[in-house]
Amino acid sequence: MSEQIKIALADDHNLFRKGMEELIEDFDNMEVLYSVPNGQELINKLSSGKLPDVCLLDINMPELNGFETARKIKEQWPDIKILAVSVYDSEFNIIGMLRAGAGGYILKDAQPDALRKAIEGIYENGFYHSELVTGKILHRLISQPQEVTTTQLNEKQLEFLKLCCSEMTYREIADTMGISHRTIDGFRDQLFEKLNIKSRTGLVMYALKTGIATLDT
Amino acid sequence: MSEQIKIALADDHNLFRKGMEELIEDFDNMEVLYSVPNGQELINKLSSGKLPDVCLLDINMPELNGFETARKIKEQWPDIKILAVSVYDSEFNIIGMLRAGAGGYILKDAQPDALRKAIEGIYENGFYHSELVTGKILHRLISQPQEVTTTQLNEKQLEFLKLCCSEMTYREIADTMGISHRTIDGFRDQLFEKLNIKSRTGLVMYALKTGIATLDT
DNA sequence: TCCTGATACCGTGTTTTCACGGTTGATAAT
DNA sequence: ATTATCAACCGTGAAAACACGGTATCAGGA
Repeated sequence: MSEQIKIALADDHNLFRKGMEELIEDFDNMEVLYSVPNGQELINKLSSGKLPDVCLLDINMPELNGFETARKIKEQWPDIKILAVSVYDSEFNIIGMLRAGAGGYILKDAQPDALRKAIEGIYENGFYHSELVTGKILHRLISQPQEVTTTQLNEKQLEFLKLCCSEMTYREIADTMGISHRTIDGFRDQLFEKLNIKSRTGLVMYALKTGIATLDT
Repeated sequence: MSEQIKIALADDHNLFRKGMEELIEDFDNMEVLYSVPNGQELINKLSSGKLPDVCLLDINMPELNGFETARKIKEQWPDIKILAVSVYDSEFNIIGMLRAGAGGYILKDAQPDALRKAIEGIYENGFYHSELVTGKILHRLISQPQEVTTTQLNEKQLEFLKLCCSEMTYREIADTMGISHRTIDGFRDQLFEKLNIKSRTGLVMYALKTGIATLDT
C-alpha cells in the first residue's frame, strides 16, 4: 500500500456524492481530495493546484455537464484519469463519455466492489471496461444494419429519417431520394403522427436515439 | 454437471483441430460431437440432423470460410452458438466475425482455461468477450472522428444550444431563457457563423456531437 | 476622449416548415 | 365487381426559420 489514490468527485446529487465519499474513504488505498456539485467547480478546484489521480464525473450536472467537463480536463490535465458515473446506460452516453476522454463508465447502482475495481483499473491502466460497457458497445458495433430492430418503419421512412439528420431542406432530401417534395411532406406528417413528434428537430433526435441515424460522420 | 455441452469444430489445420478435440474432451462438461476441415462440411453435418450447442469456427478455411459459414449457420440454426477461433487479431476479422453472428472470438494461442471459459460463456449467455476483443473494439470506436475543436462558447450560447435540442420553437426558447426572441435570432446567427452551420438541425447535431446536449429523456 | 467590441435588441422580407384537405393509380380483399 | 388500402402526389395558407441591416448600451483601451 505504497500510495493513496487521490480522488475528486463531481456530482450534483449531494446525498449520493456524500455517500460516495464515505465509500471511497473506506477503501484503504484511496482518499477523497475534494468533492463538488458540478463540472465548473471541479475545473476551478483543479486550477487551484491540488490535482487528483482520478476524477469521478456524473454526466448530468448543471453548469458544465460530464461531457464538457471531461473534455476540458483532458485538454488541460491529460494525465488525470476520468471515470464516468451515471444512472443512464444508453449507448449514446457511454460512447460519448469514452470519446470525451473517460477511461471507464459505471452505473450508479454498481456494487462498491465494482467501483473499487473500476477506480483501481483506471488508476493503473488508464481504463476499465465493465461488462456493461463492452456489451453495449459491441452490440452497437455489431448490429450495424439495425433496420430490423426499430418500430414498423419501412425502407423509405428510414432513409428519410437518416437524411433528416443533415442540413438539407426537405426539398433537397426529396431530390436525393428521387421523389416529389410533396411526398416528403407526407412522410414527415406520417412520422409526426406515428411517433408523436411535432418538428424536424424531434425527428432528428428520434433517429439518433433509436440508432436509425448516427452522429459519426 | 447436468448436461454436456456439445461442440462442433471446423478448422482446416488437422493437427490443430485434433489438439482441440483432445483439449475439449478433457473438460468434463463438454464433448466433441464432430470435427471437420471446412465450413461446407460443417453445414453438411448440421443438415444431417445432429446439432451441437456451440460451433468453433476458424476464419481461414477452404470451401466456405468462417464469415460465410457463421452467417449460414445463424440463418438456418439461430440457436447454435458460434465461437470464432483465429490466429489473427485484426479488427477487421474480429468485427467481421461478430457481425456474422459469432458470440465470441479467441486467438489460437489462448490458454486452455480461456478457451473453456469462452465456450462456457457462449453456451450460457450467447456471448463471451475477452479483453482482446473489447480492447480492439473500444479502441476503434473511441478513436473515431471526434470534434476536438471545442470552440469557445459562452454560458448563454451553451444554454441556447441545449434548448435547441427540443421541439420548442425559437420563440419558446427565448421565453424560457427570459430574453427577446430577437436576441435568440442573434445567438443563432452567431453560432451559424462561428460553427459553419446553416440550420437548426445542424445546431442540434453539433450540440449532440460535442456533448453540449444529451439525448436521454 | 474617441474607438472598439461585445451584448441585447429591432424591422423587413424571403424561404422553409408545417397543417389541412384533397387526387390519382395500383394492388389486395371481399 | 366493388371496396379498401396505400403510396405518391398536389394546393393553399399560416407559422417558423433564416438573412440582412440596423440601433443602444456598456466596458475597456489607446
